[in-house]
Amino acid sequence: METIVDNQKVRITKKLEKMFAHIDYKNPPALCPVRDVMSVASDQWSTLIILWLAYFDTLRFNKLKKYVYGISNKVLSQRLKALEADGYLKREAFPEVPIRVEYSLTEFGHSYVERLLELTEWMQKNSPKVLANREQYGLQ
Amino acid sequence: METIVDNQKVRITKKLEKMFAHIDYKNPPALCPVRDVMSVASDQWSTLIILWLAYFDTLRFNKLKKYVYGISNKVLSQRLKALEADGYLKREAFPEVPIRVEYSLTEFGHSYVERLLELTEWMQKNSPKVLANREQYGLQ
DNA sequence: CATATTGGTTACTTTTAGTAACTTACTCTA
DNA sequence: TAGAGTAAGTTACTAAAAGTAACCAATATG
Repeated sequence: METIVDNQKVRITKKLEKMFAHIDYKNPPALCPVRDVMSVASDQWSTLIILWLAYFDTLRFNKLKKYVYGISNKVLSQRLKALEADGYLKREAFPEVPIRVEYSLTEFGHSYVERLLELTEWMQKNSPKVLANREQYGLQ
Repeated sequence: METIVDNQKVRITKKLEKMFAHIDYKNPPALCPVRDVMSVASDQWSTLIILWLAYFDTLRFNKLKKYVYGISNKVLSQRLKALEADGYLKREAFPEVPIRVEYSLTEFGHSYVERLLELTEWMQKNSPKVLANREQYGLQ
């Protein structure tokens, strides 16, 4: 049992090393691609947009807005553009009247969802614990 | 081979169902715990703070600030407080002169790192692709 | 001829983030 | 003994981002 836990620790340490060992914090890169990519894909609204698109396969602007409740037209529009630009989703416009626009994930977007779900699943499972922690902290 | 891919799809669909099936978008909850928890833990700066703490085990304020380069005192201080409140890390102050304060992950924080790393690893691996996508999109 | 529709955009306000100077309390140096 | 230095922040101010609500085009319907 101990060895399994230890193995996991070693695995995590290796991943962290791969991620950080090469970084010279005295000469930090002006533009870090990972941060840049993260800021689009891991944004809160983006996360919700991507997950709902994974769930429904295809959604139109106003439907998406209903599911990702609380988002404004402006921000939804901005996020969709950014996510399209980064290759997570595609936009298809049909020249009907009124216009119909369908959004759906690309293959790349689907591959991201696999990882993203691990995280949001964890969030869902642990949110009661976090809220309890937070309340306790507030009482101090 | 096909069945493996199919199995994965089924697994993802199940996860999505578990996450979304119960949500009535016509009566969205005013406060969604998952969103709330996500907004603290998945914030960009928080992510970097947590990962550096996972890498070094213990870091003091100013060291952390150097590794999480670009962050301001104000935001670092805010994030540390929020992450402490939510139970991801603990703060230990030693009454020396000048004061010494050490930050380190809790067990809960470490359990989060496991999931978080999956995501940031993916980001690191795929950031060139994203940047390429973005450039292509810009040319259109 | 007014109204409704979809998928946005625009101008304006509020919230959040970033910048840089300041604080506290003690120690070390000149 | 005045002056500088140090760690871990805080504070006042400015810039950027997000939220709000009204508006738009082009056409169909009542």
